[in-house]
Amino acid sequence: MESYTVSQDKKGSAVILLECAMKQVPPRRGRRGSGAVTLHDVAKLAGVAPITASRALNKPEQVSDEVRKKVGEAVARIGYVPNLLAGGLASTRSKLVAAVVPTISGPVFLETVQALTEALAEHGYQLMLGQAGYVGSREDALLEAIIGRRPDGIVLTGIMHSAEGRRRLLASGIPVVETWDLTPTPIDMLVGFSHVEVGRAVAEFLHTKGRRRFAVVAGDDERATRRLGAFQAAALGLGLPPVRAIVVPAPTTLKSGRSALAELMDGGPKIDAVFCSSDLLALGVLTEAQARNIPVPERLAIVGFGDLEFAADLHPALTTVHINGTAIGRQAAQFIVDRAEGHPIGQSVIDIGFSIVDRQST
Amino acid sequence: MESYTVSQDKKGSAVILLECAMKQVPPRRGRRGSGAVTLHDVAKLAGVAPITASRALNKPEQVSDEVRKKVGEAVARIGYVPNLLAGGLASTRSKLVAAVVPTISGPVFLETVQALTEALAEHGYQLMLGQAGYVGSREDALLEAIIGRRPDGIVLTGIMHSAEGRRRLLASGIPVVETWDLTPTPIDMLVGFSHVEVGRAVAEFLHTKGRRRFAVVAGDDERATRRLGAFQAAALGLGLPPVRAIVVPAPTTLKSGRSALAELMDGGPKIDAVFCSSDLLALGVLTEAQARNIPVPERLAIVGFGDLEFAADLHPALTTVHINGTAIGRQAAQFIVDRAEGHPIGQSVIDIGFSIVDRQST
DNA sequence: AGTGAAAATGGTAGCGCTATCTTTCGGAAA
DNA sequence: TTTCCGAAAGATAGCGCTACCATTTTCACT
Repeated sequence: MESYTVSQDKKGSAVILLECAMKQVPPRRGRRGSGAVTLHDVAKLAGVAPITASRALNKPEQVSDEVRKKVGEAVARIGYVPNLLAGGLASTRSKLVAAVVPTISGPVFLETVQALTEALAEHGYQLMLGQAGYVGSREDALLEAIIGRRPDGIVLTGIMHSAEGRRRLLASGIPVVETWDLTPTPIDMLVGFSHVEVGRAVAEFLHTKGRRRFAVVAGDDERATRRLGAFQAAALGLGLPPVRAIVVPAPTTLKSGRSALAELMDGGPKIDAVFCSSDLLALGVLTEAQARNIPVPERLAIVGFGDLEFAADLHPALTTVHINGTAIGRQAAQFIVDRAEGHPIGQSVIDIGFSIVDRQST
Repeated sequence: MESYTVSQDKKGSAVILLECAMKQVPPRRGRRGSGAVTLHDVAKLAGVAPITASRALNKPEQVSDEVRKKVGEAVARIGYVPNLLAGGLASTRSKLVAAVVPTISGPVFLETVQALTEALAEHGYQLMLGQAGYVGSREDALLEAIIGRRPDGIVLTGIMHSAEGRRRLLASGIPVVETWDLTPTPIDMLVGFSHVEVGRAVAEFLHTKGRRRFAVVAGDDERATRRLGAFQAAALGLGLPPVRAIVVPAPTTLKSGRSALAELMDGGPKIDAVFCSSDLLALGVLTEAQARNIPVPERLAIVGFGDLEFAADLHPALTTVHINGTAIGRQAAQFIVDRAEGHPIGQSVIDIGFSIVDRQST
């Protein structure tokens, strides 16, 4: 009796849905369900089994032209949109990828996130964005929210994760791509570059340009600190005087760049070159220099980091470290898609490198 | 043979996970499933029925202290992370919210997206990000991907949607919040401001400041165009000469700001004020002015739009239109959460207003 | 025509969770 | 003591989809 009633319900509701699609009001008396059009409705309308309709949509090469056509028409007719939650649950492939950044407001990673979004979209994946905050406070809750959705991959960008976080990621079995860094012990896959190399290269670059008294303005995040350290060490190695460093809170801003240069000029040893940990900071330094009538590059050379879109068009154009953020994003997407589709991955750690773009500010 | 090998593999991997949890082999002979820890495992360990474990986690006030404690311990012990896909499917509440922006690279909406992410996270919702592109090309595919995930809400930011898109959104029954604009016929809920008012207010503001010969540099997106039109109309209404307009492609950049001012200076009538459709554009205009030794604000007044974080610290500090992007994001989140939780919504259209921040560039 | 393999389709059984209903049980009201 | 009520716990039945296996159809080749 019970099961009879239920099967009646089902039948009834299917009928109602179809009526709705064509003409009449759905009195939906059942309690569960969203009331939306389902694959069953499509199958019924197309006159095939649900599983066949599923195949027609997801593996079109496995069905006949006729079925494909009928199903396509049915879909268009009743406006069917597959429920990806259900599909993900059944197939354990959610077609979702999570990206974690410290904060979306820092423009540095935007290019990467954008490339990631686009590259993933091409393969039918969607990006879910999480902000960890530079302080790593909510990291735990965030990880829970992410892993709970069973994404097909996780892209970590510009964040340092706790040991506990690493463990949870590992335990989840979800493919992970770390980006924007080259760590000695990657969780899984990695595409980045060496911050130590950057620091060193910039020091040598400025030295080659004839500069001798360096300063650094850097955000207090882990990577900037690493660049800073390498820069200082390299300067020392070149026989230069100790490099004065101003550390400002991340995320970096034009404002902190201005006040950093002010601090640098208002006391302490003279300097002739500043390496900034972001282009925004560099713009701040440049602005302050202009406000103080310090000619750039004559009396002060400025090097930024990131090569944001505006860097080339400043006056003077900003010399900066260029990171191909788009390539990072695309490669990260590639890693995850390959892994999800079961393709073999050649190299799981990629050094994308960097370049110093020599413009007018040095 | 093939399938035997596969199921062997799976068995192996499941063994590892559970051994890690306690000790013994779960004979998992089936082929499906992710092999992850499920609510059943928690329930078994805690010695209660699965449904009780579910309640202990989601409606803790409905179970006894004892059960809550046992379940909590079991969760911690085996590292259970709820599968939100399954939960969403069963409850038709996905705890996911989708946000659509033209492109993440335009810094204008970042503040809104950030506020949205944070406000939603506080209520246990996660943000899914989609980029529609300024051209509205992939809008259809994007909508499909979004609706398919049955989010609890959709936030549209800075995009103009096709009639077809509107229809699909409406048909999906998902709560929609449009932002950054005041449209006469909102799809559902809305939090924004009037671009027409902005254009008018800036024209009046510049007029009050004694400026008489205006120009506009604007991106070619719909809203900037609306501000432009209102600005021109208001200038005309004030008895001023026709306003020359340079339209540049969106997303706007410092570079197009520079070349726009160059174009303005290299021919045509003299001007004494420029209204730019973004702060980045304004920075470009300012940069070009400096490169040409045009004193700002003495000979040229510049007004931006957006009040990005750097605007206040430029030299000269930029006069600009401030939009409280954070408030927009928070209000949008509030709308969606209220709707999802079934709370009544008072006002479904909110004008957040704007203000002109009078700084040194005018 | 006969055979087997591949192609096309369908049936069944869940994926992991929660809405709904039912049962159990302690204790306040009668 | 009996009755009743609400709180706590459990049983049942899917949510909408796809993996896996079974069946049917097609067709190249003997």
